Amino acid sequence: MIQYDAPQTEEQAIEIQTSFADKVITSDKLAYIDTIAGVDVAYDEDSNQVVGAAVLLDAKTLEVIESCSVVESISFPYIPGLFSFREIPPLLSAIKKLSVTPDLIVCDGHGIAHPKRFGMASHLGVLLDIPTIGCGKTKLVGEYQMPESQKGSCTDLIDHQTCIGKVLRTQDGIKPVFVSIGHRVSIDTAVAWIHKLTPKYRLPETTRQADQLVNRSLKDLLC
DNA sequence: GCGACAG
DNA sequence: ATCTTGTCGC
Repeated sequence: MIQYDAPQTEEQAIEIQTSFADKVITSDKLAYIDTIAGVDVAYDEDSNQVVGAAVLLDAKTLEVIESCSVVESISFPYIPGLFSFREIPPLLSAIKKLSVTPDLIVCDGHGIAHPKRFGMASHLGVLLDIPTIGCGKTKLVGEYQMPESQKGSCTDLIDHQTCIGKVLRTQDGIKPVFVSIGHRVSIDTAVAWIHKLTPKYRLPETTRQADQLVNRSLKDLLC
């Protein structure tokens, strides 16, 4: 795994982004997918603590096989564009606690649909050298046309005349999600997996399970 | 100057 | 992210 000293300033974080952005692989470089991990973080600003969690799902049944969570101190402020530096420390800790290395990781945030083409999913993927997909709830950059209301409809997310992701309707008449390449996954494969992971709800099952876990853990932590 | 701005 | 109950609808 790639290591670096945690940035202490915005400038240092930007340097890391710039030097790592060209390591992102935007084509399929993945083996057979047996397990998919979902990750998320919850905050308690009062105690300056964060809960990071990783849930492992069976790729075929979407059942949860394993859950791990960690508690750490908040180490970086929230700055749009540098968001990954805030969440990556607890996410790495949680993923390392899993008994197996996931074949794919779905992130709650963007991959290359980012001003520097190095969002949270790409950052995590490059550090671990594991295939990742970014699936955000709102856009960070780019322009798009709203996709048709039927589930499965999608349009391009464009930035500087380049397609950086897809706006995908995961349920009929429900607000779409923003899918982008994280690392070692093509955009078509990314969209196909998000489609498989959303049989019933707007967000991928991975994200939903990870979200529930961090919120349960945070609640337990405060009691 | 003003609006936008992943979680 | 988080503050936050009930309520309308399938």
